[in-house]
Amino acid sequence: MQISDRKKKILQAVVEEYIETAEPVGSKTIQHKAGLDCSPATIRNELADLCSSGYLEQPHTSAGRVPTAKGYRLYVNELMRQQKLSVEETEAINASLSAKAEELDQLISDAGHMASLVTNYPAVSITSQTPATIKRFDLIYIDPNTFIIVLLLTNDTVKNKLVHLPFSFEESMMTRLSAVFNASFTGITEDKISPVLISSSERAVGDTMGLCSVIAGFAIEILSTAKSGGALVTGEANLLKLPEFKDPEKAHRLMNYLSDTSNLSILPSLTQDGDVKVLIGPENVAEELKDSSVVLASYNAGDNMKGLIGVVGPTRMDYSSVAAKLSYIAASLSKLLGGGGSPPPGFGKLMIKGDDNDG
Amino acid sequence: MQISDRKKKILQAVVEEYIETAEPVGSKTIQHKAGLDCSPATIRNELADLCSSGYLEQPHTSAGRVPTAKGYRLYVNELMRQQKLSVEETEAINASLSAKAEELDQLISDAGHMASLVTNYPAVSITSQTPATIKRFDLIYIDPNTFIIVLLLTNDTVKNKLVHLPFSFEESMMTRLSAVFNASFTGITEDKISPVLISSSERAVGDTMGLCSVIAGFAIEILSTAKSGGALVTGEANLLKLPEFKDPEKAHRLMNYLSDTSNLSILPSLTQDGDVKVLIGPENVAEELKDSSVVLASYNAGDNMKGLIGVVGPTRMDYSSVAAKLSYIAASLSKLLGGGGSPPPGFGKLMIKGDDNDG
DNA sequence: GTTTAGCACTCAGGAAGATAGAGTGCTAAA
DNA sequence: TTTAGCACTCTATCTTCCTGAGTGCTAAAC
Repeated sequence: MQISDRKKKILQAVVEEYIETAEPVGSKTIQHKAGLDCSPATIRNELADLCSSGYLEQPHTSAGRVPTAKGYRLYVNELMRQQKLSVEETEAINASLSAKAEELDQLISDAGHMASLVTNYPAVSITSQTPATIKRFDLIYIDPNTFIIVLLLTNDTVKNKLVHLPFSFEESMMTRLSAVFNASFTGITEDKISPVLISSSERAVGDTMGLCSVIAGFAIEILSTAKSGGALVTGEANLLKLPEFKDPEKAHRLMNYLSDTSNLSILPSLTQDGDVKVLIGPENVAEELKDSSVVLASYNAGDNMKGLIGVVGPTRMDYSSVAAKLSYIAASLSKLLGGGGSPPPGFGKLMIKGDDNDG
Repeated sequence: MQISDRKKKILQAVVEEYIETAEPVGSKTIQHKAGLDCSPATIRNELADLCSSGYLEQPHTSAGRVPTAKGYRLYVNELMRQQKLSVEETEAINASLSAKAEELDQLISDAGHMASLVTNYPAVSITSQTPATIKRFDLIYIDPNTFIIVLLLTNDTVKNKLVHLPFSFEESMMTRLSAVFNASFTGITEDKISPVLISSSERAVGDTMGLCSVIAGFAIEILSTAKSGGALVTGEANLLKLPEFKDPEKAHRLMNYLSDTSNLSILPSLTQDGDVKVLIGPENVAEELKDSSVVLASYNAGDNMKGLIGVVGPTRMDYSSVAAKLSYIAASLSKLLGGGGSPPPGFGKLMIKGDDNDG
């Protein structure tokens, strides 16, 4: 079905006005907003058409019009103006993101914060790693009861653990353990680490104290947790400012859904690198999101790692502005994380991909 | 001022009934609840007294009574029955906490989740570390362009970073760097790491490529971030179920306050190890918490590290149950983290204090 | 002196009705 | 095809009324 230009203009006016005011839009308002030189009566005729073709709807007879999901979709696909960020906005984002560029976890969480801050919607920040294996084992002997395990993974992240044992061992044991683990435990997936493999290693190094078990246990733990990425939600409080969530019941349902991060794990499958994806109302699979919209932007977080930032809000969302902002943040992240740009200059920041943690 | 036993009984009945129903409590209800063998009229006389001495108040003439902060305080200090957790509750907490005992960050965040889950209030989880210094440097040479920095801190946490440089260096350089850093950079605080110290190290090892700067930069970063602990808020959505937050405006104010974790950094100063602390309404310093209550429990997270879990809710909070639950969780954490108990048995879990991170 | 029954009084909250106003759809003329 | 005119619809708001829970006070009973 074809839609006349005038209808599109009208639809656009309805969407933009509704986004701003959250009130059904009447014919007179549209006339002003769209700057059309025809009377409200004419616009009413067009509105009736747009209603019957499903782009708009009326909360009740004799109310103004409200966009449907189909209406928003058309708007997003064809009518939405590409929005430019203001200099202040880009500068704020840049400053906030690059300040902490040394710490990846921090950076990703900051990106979520930032997304929520600039859009005024709850934001999600998700990372998903493709399965990694261990590239290298190092064992650092500290004292007769203590050593540190350092694992270098194929995705260039480093994991460590301090192990303190109630019995003592010799430094030479570390060297032997290193050799065996580097020989037998590198390049394999979690399920390949079997009790058989562990006991054969124990025999190989003469370990009667369970050192191999400790190290292997840590390896299993790392491999199993590394494959599931983390998700983070910030700024839920923003929902409560919106008129569509003045019913606490409704707000509660959505916030509850968002607070269970396992619900969010499907999102990464929906985006393609570099793209901004918009899911409007019923386009969402989850029942809890059927009358909300989600805007997602993915970024490249370096080797084998994909990141996603997104915001959740009512279908009446300022798609244009939100998309622009997320897109910018995602691009900045890709750049900062070396996924396609030059790293930021500065002291101690040269292509560094390590990590920090608290034990 | 002395309060008769009967008045105390009545106050207790009012508090407990109000906690349950969130409705002002009338004299008849109290008669039943407290099982007093006197008439409602008598109780009304007592209520009037309790009102004038400030333990109760009336939303309006001819409504029932509601406890004031002073009333809650008396209740918490003297009248509250020590509540025992059910076996299911303790088991649920134990299971959830020990399952992930290997990862400290995870454990702390789980504890927050758990606190929110069992109490149905938003929970905060805060850790504050007392300043640590670096105990030991290790540098692991990976290839001519790559090495890993491993720092062991005095509080027995381990930090690491993979550094990939655009120029190559020899393995022997690592050994020299290790020696210098272990000699000059251990045991000192962040502000002692001066450009002068760095350049003298560069001269000592013959570093013309800025390797010393990279390592020193990482050390500074670690020392400066390690001293500020992390805070985490979970379960904010729970607020919306409560009748006192049916006004979204009110809920928004509190959630906004909580979402800024820097607001929470004063909390640790309020508790003593092992104690459960209750702050009722206006006893809170922050304006935003003046009509909410906070219950805090601290735990010992091992060397030089103090942890705090707490929940935030309306003054009408089930103090007894919340205090019992938090206390139990805090005790479990202290135990798990080796701050005064035996570590849990099991594969790979022997007094381990390391950490894992994603870079 | 304390307790209690009786009673008039108060006040929040909900139901019912009245009103206003925004916006519509339709018809008939331009 | 557009537009002016007009009757109509429906929500939101305001007012009024009513109900019932709960009080405070008084005077009698214990």
